[in-house]
Amino acid sequence: MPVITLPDGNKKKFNSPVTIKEIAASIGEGLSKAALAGKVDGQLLDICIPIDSDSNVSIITAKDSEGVEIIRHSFAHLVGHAVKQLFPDAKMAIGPIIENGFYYDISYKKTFTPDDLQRIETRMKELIKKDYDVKVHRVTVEEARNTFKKRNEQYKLQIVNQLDEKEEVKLYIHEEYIDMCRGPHVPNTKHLRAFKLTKLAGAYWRGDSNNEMLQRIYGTAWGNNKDLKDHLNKLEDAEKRDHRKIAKKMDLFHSQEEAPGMIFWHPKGWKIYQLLESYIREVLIKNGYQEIKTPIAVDRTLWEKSGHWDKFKDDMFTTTSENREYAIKPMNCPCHVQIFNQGLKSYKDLPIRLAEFGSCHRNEPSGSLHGLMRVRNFVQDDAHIFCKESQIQEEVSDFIDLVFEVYKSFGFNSIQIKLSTRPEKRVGNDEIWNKSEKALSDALEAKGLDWDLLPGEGAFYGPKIEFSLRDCLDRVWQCGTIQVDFSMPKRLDATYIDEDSQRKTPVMLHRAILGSFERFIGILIENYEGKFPCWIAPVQVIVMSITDRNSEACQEISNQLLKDNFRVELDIRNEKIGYKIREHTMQRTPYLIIIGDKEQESKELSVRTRNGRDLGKMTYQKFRNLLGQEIKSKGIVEINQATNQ
RNA sequence: GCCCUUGUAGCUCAGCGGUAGAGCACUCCCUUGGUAAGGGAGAGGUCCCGGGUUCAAGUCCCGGCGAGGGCACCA
Repeated sequence: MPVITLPDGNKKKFNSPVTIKEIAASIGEGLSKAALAGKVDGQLLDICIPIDSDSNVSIITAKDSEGVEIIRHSFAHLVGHAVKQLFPDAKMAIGPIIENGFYYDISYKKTFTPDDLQRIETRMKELIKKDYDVKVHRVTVEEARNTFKKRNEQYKLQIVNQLDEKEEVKLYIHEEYIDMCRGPHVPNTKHLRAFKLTKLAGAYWRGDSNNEMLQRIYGTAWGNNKDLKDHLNKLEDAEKRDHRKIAKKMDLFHSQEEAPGMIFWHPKGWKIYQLLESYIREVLIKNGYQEIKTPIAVDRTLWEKSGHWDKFKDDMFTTTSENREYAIKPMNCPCHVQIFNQGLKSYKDLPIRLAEFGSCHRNEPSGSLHGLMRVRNFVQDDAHIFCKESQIQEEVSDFIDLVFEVYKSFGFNSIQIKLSTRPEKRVGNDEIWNKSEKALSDALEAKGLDWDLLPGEGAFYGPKIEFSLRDCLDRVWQCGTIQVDFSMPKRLDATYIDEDSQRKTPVMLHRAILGSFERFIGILIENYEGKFPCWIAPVQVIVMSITDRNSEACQEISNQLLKDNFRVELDIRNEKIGYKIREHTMQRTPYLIIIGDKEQESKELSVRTRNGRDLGKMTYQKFRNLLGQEIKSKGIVEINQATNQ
């Protein structure tokens, strides 16, 4: 005699065990038709499974985010149904949901072609049209094992064999196809409408590169066609933000076969880089850092001492000279310790903050290279803080503030923060780890920040906080970081004289705000879609003539702007003004100045923005002041807004 | 590193066994035009590299290298 409590507080009494489907029907026919699953005391359940005790129940439809997830999961099964019809020998591995969709990993003797993908999608559509019922069988582990044995599904078998023998297994029956899942799933394929298979890829079984590679079919799926369309449009727009494409159009950098993963910076790209560097340099000086510069190639003995040779030899580029072997530095820290080690340090000197825009090389796997985001040669805005244990907390706290200050000036508001703690293989005792992990988490907590814990992901020498940003396709890239290190100072014999006259080993904090200039600029390009705010735009103003008569006046204004320290270019080509406007707008130059006879007459400038706004005429003085303000405010005040008033 | 896709003019791409194409950009000429492409002419290619099949190879096959998407990796 279950009593069912609905989300609105209404209670319904049933005389016998009742299914979600029946509950939905008791509310209304429309809901009954739309019901995908139920949430029973917080647990998602298939609509055909009877409930026999008093419960809180809500009906899940395609309008709920959980409903969309169920739909995505069922689409994965549908891939299985279609694939097994087209390729009966294929072995199904796993088919989970992911953000915006799902995938299915499959083993098959032949590799699927894009044509096959199309065929699978077509077959899926045919199956959907049949509006067939998806049935659930609740079985024992043993029964599930027999089912997949019979069906020769060795991957499913492996999964079954890992289950607790007492567990109940749900088999979902899609006509002749059977899949296994926690569920719930849609009760009928009529709920599966809005989807698209998006790509084929390789993926290791169980995510382990020692295992065989399976073929992964990716798809996106939604509760309705509008959402699907919106998503596909969003992807298309995101592709236009791709930093590699924008950089080519704006002539910022390139890379070529002879130097994979290394960047040839062109004048405009390098200008952005330099502006970013001087901004960070300014920030560092204000915050008590001292800038240094250390060698790029260092004898292997130092890397042996630091532990790099042992652990990261394969990831380092090496070179030889006169019987000596050198490694090109993958990190700056060992070199920074060398500078710390020069001269005797007192506890009164600490903390010492040594910063370097150090060029590092890491021989990253070829498959991981990605535009500016993952390169083999990059420059970190790196620094190492040598301090006493008692100073860790404050240094970490100050650093977090600094990261937020800098990120804010670029308009980043969704920063992912992660705390990675002690890994299996580590140095240092538990007491030290407890202390350093606590220092980091306390600092995060004290600021009331949201952060995720990544257990076991810390560096071997200490835990770390990571600050990550997303690119246009929502891929997450680690940028800033701060890491506590009790080990390297000791390995490299760093010491200071403490109050008690004893030599002690300092703690070393590795930290970077941007991470690498390369990656950060990549993120910036995508974040701004190439429309850099004036303070960091490679060209701030273009001065354009209407006819040849205006060339000289343009030249004069351009010279004046140069003298006033603006980044300006001149366009006095024999082209129509519409042509020039189009070109420089596409080049994303923030301000376009037009000088024709009228302007020469009135001694004014016509100003237009890259966003297509005509700001009208203004005097040189006014433009200069407004632009100066905009630059000074790092884009918070724009001429755009200023002229609105 | 692994799997799939891919590499043709400066850029974006078409051509997919039979004498290398388009648009834009470039050069020259005409045009001096007021807020997102004025007109004409011309120049421009070891079709990524190396093998093979064929009377004949950008085109088909094999091997390198690079790039793109995933997976793995990311001190």
